[in-house]
Amino acid sequence: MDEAAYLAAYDPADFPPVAVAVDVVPLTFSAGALHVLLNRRAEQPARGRLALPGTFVRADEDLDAAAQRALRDKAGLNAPVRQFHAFGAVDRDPRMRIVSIGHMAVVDADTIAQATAAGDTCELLQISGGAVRTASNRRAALPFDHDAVLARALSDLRRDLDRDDWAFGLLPQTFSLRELQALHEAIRGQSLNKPAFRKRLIESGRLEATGEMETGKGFRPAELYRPARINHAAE
Amino acid sequence: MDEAAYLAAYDPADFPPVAVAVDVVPLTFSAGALHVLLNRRAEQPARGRLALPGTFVRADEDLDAAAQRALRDKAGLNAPVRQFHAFGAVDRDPRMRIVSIGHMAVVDADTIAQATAAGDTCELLQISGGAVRTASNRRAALPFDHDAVLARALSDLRRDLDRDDWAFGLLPQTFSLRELQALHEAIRGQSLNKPAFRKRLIESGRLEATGEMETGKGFRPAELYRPARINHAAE
DNA sequence: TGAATAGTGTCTTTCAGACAATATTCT
DNA sequence: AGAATATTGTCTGAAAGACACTATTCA
Repeated sequence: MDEAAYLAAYDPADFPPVAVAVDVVPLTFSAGALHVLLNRRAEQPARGRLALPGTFVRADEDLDAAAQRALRDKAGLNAPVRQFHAFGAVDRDPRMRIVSIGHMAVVDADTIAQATAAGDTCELLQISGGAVRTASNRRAALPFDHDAVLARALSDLRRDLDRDDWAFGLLPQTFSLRELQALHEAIRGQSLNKPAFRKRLIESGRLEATGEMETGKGFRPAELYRPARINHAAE
Repeated sequence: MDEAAYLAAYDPADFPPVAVAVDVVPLTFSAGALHVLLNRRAEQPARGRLALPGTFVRADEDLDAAAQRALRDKAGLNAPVRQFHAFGAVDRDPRMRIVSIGHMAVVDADTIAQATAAGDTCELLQISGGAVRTASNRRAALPFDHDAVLARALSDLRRDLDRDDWAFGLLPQTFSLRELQALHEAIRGQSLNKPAFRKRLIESGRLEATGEMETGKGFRPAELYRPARINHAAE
């Protein structure tokens, strides 16, 4: 049997009973801390609990597209997404075997504030010490394996912090070096040296000065920067 | 409907028609270069061509277990595996929609030589310049999206080279610093400074001197090292 | 003027690269 | 002895941390 004949006779019903989903970790940075946007589940299982937005992957849809659709449908948000890990433990979902491809989404605080204001099914929770905190700073547990998914997202975000420009998405389009340093400190969980941080980031070529200044603060305004347009990966 | 009732009524036949597979990139290091073990496909599609070993994931099997089973069944090899990326483009397989979770496997050269000698369905091909080379050093193209899978495996291997001990698996249980340096140079694609490399690796605490010496070479024997048993991640 | 932060200069420490000198084994 | 590589020492330059000093804005 040649390949064409084989494919004509191939029956997709023979595929194994494993479903594919995506879960999205929508992150943002505000008030000096990372935050994650959680969705209150409308359906069983875990109905009424806060969880990461997710959805099943459609047959004609790429993984990233499914993640963006989940984000749009459950949080009314359009944001760039990036896959970081696949979660496939046999018992991770009570319904059936579901392999979920974990995606991160990065959003600036203003955009995410609009999304949370628009509907009441989403809540923005602070992340502290690698775990989600409620308003009273109590550790909140997520359903399914979503605590592990979030932890892995944060770990991979930290790993790639100095390797690419992905984390810039957590800030507004322009930002001061103080804000950028606060972001790096929140992600890495340690304070950084100011002159060294400034020199390193500016000389990395990943930033571009806008010439504009901060405004409205009660002290000397800082210059605003944006991610450099040029891709330095080609060097 | 409460959660228990919902789960009782849940019909797994409703899951979307997307299949889950694993593809394995079995890597080793010999003769100063990385090599990948490829499997000559016994079935359609791409029958007779060399491809990465892979298999569908069973409903009661974790992702890593599926990758190890593929390696065992198609290459007669037991080796540690590590997931690195999920590949899910809609048209990546001509049969149907298949999302494949890419896994790396690391094997030392002696073990992999036994596996290739045992059967004739596998071939060990050299990797050079990020692509597979035949014996005559010509660039060989792999079926499906396996060229992209391999490229991503190499890229992630390089990224994690100084972050964890995973790449030690590409060497025998004990090895000289010269062999380790050659491995790092092959993975990074650039030559390294010898004294700096030695100092950095020894002082990293990731290595343990065995006190044993190399033998059988026509020159001064080097001390043999092994990966340190202690996990330094807890510091 | 004072508070608060921006931005910079300098000193020190750490670490990698360059280069070379000495040590050890086998033929 | 000679070949080949192991191992170590020293010098140099680059980068980061510590600390402090000057600059700028608003109240």
